[in-house]
Amino acid sequence: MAEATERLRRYLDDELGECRSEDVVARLDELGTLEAAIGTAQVDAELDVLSALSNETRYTLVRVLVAAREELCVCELNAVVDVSESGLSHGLSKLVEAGLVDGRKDGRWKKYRATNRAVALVTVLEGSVSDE
Amino acid sequence: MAEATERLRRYLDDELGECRSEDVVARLDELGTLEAAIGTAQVDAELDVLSALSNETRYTLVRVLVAAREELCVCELNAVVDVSESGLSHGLSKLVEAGLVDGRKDGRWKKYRATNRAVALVTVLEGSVSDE
DNA sequence: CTATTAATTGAAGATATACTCAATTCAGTT
DNA sequence: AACTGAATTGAGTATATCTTCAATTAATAG
Repeated sequence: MAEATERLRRYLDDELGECRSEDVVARLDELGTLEAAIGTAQVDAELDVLSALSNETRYTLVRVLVAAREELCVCELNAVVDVSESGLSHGLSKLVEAGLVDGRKDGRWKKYRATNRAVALVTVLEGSVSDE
Repeated sequence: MAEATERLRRYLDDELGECRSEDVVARLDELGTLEAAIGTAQVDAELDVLSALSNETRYTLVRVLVAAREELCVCELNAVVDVSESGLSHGLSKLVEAGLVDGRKDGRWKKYRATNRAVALVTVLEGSVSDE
């Protein structure tokens, strides 16, 4: 830590032309403020969403549900991804936790649909990554 | 696979009131179309972006760089995350690969800034997850 | 009530990911 | 040219994640 602070001091010295201890403290404070402006709970929630999406099986499910624009039965989704029925169920469960899909029981069948959150994220990702 | 197709047949039978082999084939085709509309290369690229973001260290880096609205030196970022200098470098490297940050060498210092892609994704995530 | 089917759950093994340490590269300095 | 400091790279290990199997729950049919 002392090591890293020393380096920051040298950097600020380069940038500002001079650097006193209080300049280092001030910069560390600014960086801390940037970080703190983002609540920990908020970041954790966002990371849950990202973790849920960052898997081929689950991301495919989300993309198909978004493209479908309607609810699909588990038995239909089974044809879409290449995992066991159990794996599919685990995946859907994680997506529900992350608020990316909603599930509804209909008789002996269970149907899932994409949430607005899923639509928003897929749309932005699609748009952002297509213009490589 | 035969097992799953049988289940789909029973489902369609429930939904449509009747179900012939051709109905199952038609439905499988529809599902396949939904999936195919999304190119494999495109999905892979999107998954790279998601994988890069779905890690506390890297997501923190991205959020701080987006919040900063300017480039930051590695020596400054070091104060923001809780990993070794090497870990920080590995993280930044993965973010560059995913097109989420750009790096620039400035004398003996190296500076990183968030890309438009990073700004877009953080903005949507923030907005989507805040209204839990 | 028993049997069957849809779907989920928990446990366990296989794989992938993240982090650290040591060595290296690249610039600037002496 | 040798030295110092900034940052990266590669290897190794510890941890986390994904998927499957087996058992279970929930609903309908006979």
